[in-house]
Amino acid sequence: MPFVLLTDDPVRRGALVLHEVTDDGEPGATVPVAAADVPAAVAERERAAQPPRWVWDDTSRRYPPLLDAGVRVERCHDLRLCHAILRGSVLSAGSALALAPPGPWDGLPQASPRAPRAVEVSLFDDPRAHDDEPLDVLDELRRQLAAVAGADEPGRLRLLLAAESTGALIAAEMRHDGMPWDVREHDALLTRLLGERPSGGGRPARVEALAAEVRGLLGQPSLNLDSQPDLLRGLRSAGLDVTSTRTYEIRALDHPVTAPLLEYKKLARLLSANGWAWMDAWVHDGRFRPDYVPGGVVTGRWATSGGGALQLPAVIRGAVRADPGWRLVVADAAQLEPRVLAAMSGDAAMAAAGRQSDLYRGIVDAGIVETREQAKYAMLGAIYGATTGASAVVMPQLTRAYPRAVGLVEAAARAGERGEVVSTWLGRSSPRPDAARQAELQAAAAEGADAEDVRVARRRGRDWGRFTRNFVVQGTAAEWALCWMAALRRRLRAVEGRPHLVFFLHDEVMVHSPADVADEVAAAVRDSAAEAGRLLFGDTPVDFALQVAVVESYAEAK
DNA sequence: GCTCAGAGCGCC
DNA sequence: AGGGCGCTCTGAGC
Repeated sequence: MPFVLLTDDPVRRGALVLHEVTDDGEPGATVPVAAADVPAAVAERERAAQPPRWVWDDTSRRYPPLLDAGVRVERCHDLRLCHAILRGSVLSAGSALALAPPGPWDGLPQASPRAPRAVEVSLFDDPRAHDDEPLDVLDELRRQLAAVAGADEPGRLRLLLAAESTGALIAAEMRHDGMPWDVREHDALLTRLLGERPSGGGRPARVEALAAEVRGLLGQPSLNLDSQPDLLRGLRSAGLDVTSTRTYEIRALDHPVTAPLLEYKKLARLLSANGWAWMDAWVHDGRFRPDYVPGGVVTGRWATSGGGALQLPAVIRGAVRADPGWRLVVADAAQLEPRVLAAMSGDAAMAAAGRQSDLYRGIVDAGIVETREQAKYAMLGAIYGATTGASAVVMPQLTRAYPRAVGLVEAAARAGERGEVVSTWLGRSSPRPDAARQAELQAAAAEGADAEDVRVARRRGRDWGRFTRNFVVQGTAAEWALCWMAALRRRLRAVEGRPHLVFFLHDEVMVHSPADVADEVAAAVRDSAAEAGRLLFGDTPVDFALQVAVVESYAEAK
């Protein structure tokens, strides 16, 4: 599959160049294109029997203008994202790319997001071109191809880079299409919970009434409940024994102020985080368009920047509504991280527990623990590194039943405690501990040092071990999810009526689909999950079970 | 006026 | 509990 590079024209400012490159990185024809003609040129090549893999510096800058022009591409190679993976991966550690000193491709942030409905400027205009040297795209592609070819397991890295790049395409497409959002429903919901939207600057009646009630019960009529220091002082001067204003401390109080204060905190948060101001800022023309940041988390999970799309509180999900005649196909992977752990460790017993749709139930049925709650806490403890409480109590049983799975995360934790790097299934590696932490990790292992210092250092070492323990599972789960979504995107192209992805949340996807093909979409979602399992793990006995719902409102799912 | 960190809480 | 995040608010410091 040939590459076509899309780069800025080094001579003509504002123009671009399409540059054909063979699979081996050998340069071919170079075609200059005026910026306005780029979408047509791209679309023409996409119509070929074998569309190219587009290579560009940054999908978040190159792809939105194409989408605005109605052009979609099948595949790409995002040099910025792939560079970050290859720089860090232990699989490509010996490559020239990894060994080079930091260069212009290191530490590149995603292109700055556009405000929703902002005036369009030319996004082909590279801001860096005006001060720094333009990025050498062909040179970087060849370094990356060489790093993959010379890697220990090139197949894993190839899959990871393809999945990461497709994720970048999907992120841009989801922002372009937007999540269907019913502002009338949202407004009704806010009004019901908070009171009428105030016309001026004030706050809705119900929130103000609760604040007044709390102030009255504390006997402090001018207390500012939104100031944590003030609230803490206010509670203490009313004779309440709290050390913070956290919900769980307030809930434990036996005082009439507890109920209204908890309600106030809940509603005040809803108002500030997802109230009318949020709606005005982020929802336009019936669509919520957050800025997704693929690869924004060290483990490979996505982040968001603005809009808070990954933290949509359950209470406002009723505002996510399909268009008339359309449906939302909402699917989430059931107990994804335990299943991923079973697959990557080759733990057949744990895979067997996951044969049914509820893996935790499977652990109970296998007689390992007595209740589903115990099974869940034990699994979370294994993956997150719990050391105390109910989780730690049932860990020994889990370790006996699933030695390979538990052994894998334990090994990752020990490696982290020694300051070593760990990697996901496809080869995304954990960050190296910084110098200060590295020193601590060494101090923890030192003999004859001051006992207190060693104790502190060991505790910090265990903290890092919990991070690396979780990294391998969370990061591999993120890889599975990317492959799932990429497979789904490809299958959706074959369905009539243009069903399209509108939301992704770590282990959950949402497709906006014409009602008459929603069942077909649901089948595609399931087939894609199975495909993702095969892509990563080959012939694994692990089932990647899904919960799939076809609904009109997000609130109906789950 | 701006930036920054911490607290707190939303999500997985 | 325990891992990973982002957002809003406040208050401190410049």
